[in-house]
Amino acid sequence: METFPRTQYHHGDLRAHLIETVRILVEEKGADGFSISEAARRAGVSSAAPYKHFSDRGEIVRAVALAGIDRMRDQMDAAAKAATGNPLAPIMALGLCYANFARTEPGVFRLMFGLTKDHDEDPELQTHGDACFDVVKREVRAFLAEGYPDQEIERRSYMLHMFVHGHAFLEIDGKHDLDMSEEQEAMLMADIARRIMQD
Amino acid sequence: METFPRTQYHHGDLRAHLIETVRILVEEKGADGFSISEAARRAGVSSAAPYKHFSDRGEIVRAVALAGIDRMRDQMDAAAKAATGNPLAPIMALGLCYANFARTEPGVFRLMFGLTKDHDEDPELQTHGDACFDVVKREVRAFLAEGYPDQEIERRSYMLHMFVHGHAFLEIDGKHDLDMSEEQEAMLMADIARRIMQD
DNA sequence: GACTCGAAGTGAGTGGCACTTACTTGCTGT
DNA sequence: ACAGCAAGTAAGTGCCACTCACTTCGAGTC
Repeated sequence: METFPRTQYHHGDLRAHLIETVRILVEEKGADGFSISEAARRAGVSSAAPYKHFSDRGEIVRAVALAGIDRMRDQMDAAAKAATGNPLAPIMALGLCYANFARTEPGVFRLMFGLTKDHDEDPELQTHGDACFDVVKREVRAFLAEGYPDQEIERRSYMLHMFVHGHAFLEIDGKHDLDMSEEQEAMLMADIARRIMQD
Repeated sequence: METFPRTQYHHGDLRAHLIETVRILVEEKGADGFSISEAARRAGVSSAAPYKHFSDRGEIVRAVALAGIDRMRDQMDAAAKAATGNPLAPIMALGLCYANFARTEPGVFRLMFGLTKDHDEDPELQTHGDACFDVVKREVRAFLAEGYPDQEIERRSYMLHMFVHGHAFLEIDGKHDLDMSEEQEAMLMADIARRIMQD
């Protein structure tokens, strides 16, 4: 990954390079404060070059968001599988994982949700997002006793998602002053997981 | 509120007119798809006129967000006071109110949270937001038996906020396909309220 | 190994935007 | 009547997204 002006006329893999550059820019300047021009400048190409690989700005942003979704899914999958001990541990781990992703990559996290209008028009974003949610459903199913209908799995999973999604956004937006320690957050997660999964 | 080109040189109340025009534009074009220039055009003034009333674009956006927060607080206050019957009714009403606001004013709702970076720098947004949350805490305190410490009131209120905030955003972002009817949503709210408030 | 053809660059535009500056208008208080 | 100031204007700056006509160069063919 070169940041200095390249010597060759052709870049090699400008597409991937741009996605990574935009990802960094989004974290540096905020989800609504970066420009494609600057990304091109950093990649050492002209401001017209990106449009050989993407139809417009939105397509680049969606590519960055998509990569973020995949990254989060991998982290969630790993966290859930690594969590042991308490039967609720995998579910708690998923929640902490979600919140941690939002904290470490707030710019990309914001891109993944909202901000851009044409998200629902991209079927790939939808399917990869669903793959994320599938991890949650898998762990919910594993926790609940046999005999719970799919609809109830879905409902509990959605409750968990609502909760942790709100938590993540309220946190990165600084909308609550109660600054929690890691243990306090873990306890909160545990409390919520218990309340949602019991019965 | 005139939308046609005015005849007088001086507008009268351009500041308020711009806030309202931007509010409409935000709903029409999305939170990141409107421009101050267009708002000025609609108000029938030059594109430099807004800067006689606001220092920059962000200040206009914050004014629109602030008005939204106040509007939501009023609705929440009214909804909580109107809810009777079930002791959990006011809390459920608050949740439905929050979700309804997000649905009817998704653009402004998005402005109220995230999107703009310099939100935490505006103390007024913070205090008015806190006033909103105070309504929640008031109802939580009214529900819980005597003797709960303030910290626990805060904790339960925050749980409710997390949940309903996530719900609102996931809904307006179209991130879940389970399209609920009004009754289903009310039942979900009731279930969550019960799970969070019990014990 | 020369040739050609297309993918991936360039540079120079276009129009829109946020915001500034110097100037003008007309309401308000004395 | 008039001075002064709040609130407007027109013109201009620099950045942006995006386009177009052109150039470069590497890969496949003969």
